Amino acid sequence: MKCSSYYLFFDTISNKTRMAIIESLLRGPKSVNDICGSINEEQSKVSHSLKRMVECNFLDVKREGKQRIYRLNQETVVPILKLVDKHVSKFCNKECMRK
Amino acid sequence: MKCSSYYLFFDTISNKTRMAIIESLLRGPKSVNDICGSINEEQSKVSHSLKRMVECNFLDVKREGKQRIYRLNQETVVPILKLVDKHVSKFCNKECMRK
DNA sequence: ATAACATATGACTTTCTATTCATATGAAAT
DNA sequence: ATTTCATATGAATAGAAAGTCATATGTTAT
Repeated sequence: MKCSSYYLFFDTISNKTRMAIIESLLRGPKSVNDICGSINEEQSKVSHSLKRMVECNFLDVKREGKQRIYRLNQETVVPILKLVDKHVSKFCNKECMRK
Repeated sequence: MKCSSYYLFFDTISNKTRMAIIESLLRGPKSVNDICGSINEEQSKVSHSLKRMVECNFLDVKREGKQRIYRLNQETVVPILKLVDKHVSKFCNKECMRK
């Protein structure tokens, strides 16, 4: 394993806004505005985040009229989240959850 | 899945120094000085990173004389890295690797 | 008790990164 | 062609996190 190449992956996912977007998209594909509504964040902020997540192939986009529909990469992102979930629930206590 | 709680996990792992430490510890437990040598970083920098990684249970420590031996949490961290490896090799091209 | 070695820690500074804001692009409707 | 709606983007700023340095703590040896 050449971990150095994982850096960008983790760097992209380690952000509250982007994590909220992932959480929202776990419930299904959404347009930018729908994401904004569901996580209560401003449009340009969300767009900047989305761009970065697409670059890393966390998400893909399709155009639909004026809208762009973003969808989670189910194949790899979801299984990784499940493992992290396991780690967090098994090893992380309250202090670990600060911030 | 409550992704919001994953934030600290990813935030801790998304750092070049800490990733280098993980990479080094994949090859077996090491003392602080050994880690410093293997990744060519300064001691206090490494210690600060180690502290944070222990808080998240990425690592554990045992004392051995004057030294402290750090060891990777094999149970969850290693499988996660493997999945990320899969994602990176399948979905991430060169541009994705910038920085 | 003191010295030497290994590691940890606090405070300051610097470096990054996210957010914000203003504006651009692009598609559909009139 | 112009307006409206949806989204993207560039540049500037603000904020956070990392690195640095000086020093503290703790362990072993003498």
